[in-house]
Amino acid sequence: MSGLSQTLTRAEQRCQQQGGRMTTQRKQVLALLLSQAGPQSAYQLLAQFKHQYQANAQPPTIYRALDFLVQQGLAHRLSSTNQYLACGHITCQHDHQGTLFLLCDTCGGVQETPLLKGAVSQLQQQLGREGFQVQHEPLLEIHGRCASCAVA
Amino acid sequence: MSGLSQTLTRAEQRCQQQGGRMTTQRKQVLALLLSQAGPQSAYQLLAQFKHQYQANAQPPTIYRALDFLVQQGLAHRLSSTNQYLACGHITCQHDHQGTLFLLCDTCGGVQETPLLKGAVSQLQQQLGREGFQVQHEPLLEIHGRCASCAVA
DNA sequence: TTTGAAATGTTATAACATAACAATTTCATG
DNA sequence: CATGAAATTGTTATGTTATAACATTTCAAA
Ligand SMILES: [Zn+2]
Ligand SMILES: [Zn+2]
Ligand SMILES: [Zn+2]
Ligand SMILES: [Zn+2]
Repeated sequence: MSGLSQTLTRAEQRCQQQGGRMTTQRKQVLALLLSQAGPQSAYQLLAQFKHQYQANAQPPTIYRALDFLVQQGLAHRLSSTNQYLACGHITCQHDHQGTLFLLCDTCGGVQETPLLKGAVSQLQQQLGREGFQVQHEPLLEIHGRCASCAVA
Repeated sequence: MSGLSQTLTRAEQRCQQQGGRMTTQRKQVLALLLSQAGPQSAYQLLAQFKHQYQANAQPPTIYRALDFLVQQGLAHRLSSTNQYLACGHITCQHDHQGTLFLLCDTCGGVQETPLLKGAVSQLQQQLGREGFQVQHEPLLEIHGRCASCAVA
């Protein structure tokens, strides 16, 4: 568990490697994502951004920053809930071949885990069977109930 | 490949078995879904519905019908594209344990296939490891390029 | 220091979805 | 058949998510 500033530094390094420019604004949005436990909507982020950084900010400001962060692999978009979160693997190697998001419908939390090799190869088998070519790492979202919520 | 009316009849049977009421309106929306090759947005469906069935229909009409059809397992919602399509397995047994949607980013088409046992069990392993309990069949959406588009 | 690409600011609007309440239909029961 | 509760549909309004379009500023390379 690295601290926030360490993570931001690491994120900046990743951007440089990938030819992305980590501006102040983008870093602020990433910091907002990192400072929250769970995933957030773009408009929730906008509200926080206005409160903490720039009172007159507009939606495009947030959406542009999020698009950039997603492109750089520093954040993810959850399409099943229209939410965004910081990648849970900014400070580790993150060289997996797909990501599995476990979305708890009870508490709203998300667990991000790399897709295990076995699952990847099974899915690849299915894709090959259909002649389907994947361009980006698949992001799979599964809804259910997390371990904490299952206890209660 | 069953005909449209056969499929609608089968859908009606499924509703009865499951305690759902297949009304005229709902059948009309399902017919629209079935008459199209690819997935469609709710507002595209609304436009067609207005044109073919009821000129003054409003969004809730379509969304309610879609909600019903999805509940009954006769249609699916693609959360990554905000689109809807008829289930490709209305006339077959459809007792699979999950569905994989292959979304072609080039032509916009979708291939719906049951998740193979191997993939299901690999995913279950990962879920178990996290103590995560799934409530409904997972619907997985993977983007890429379909076989037809790969040729061109 | 020019200069052009990238980023940001700003206004407006498009696209997706649901809340709330009224009216109607359905259907089991008396 | 009468009738009332539940489900469906009609209708208006609004909430939520996302982007188009164009002006302005920033920034790094030539
Ligand atoms: Zn990640
Ligand atoms: Zn939970
Ligand atoms: Zn299906
Ligand atoms: Zn295609």
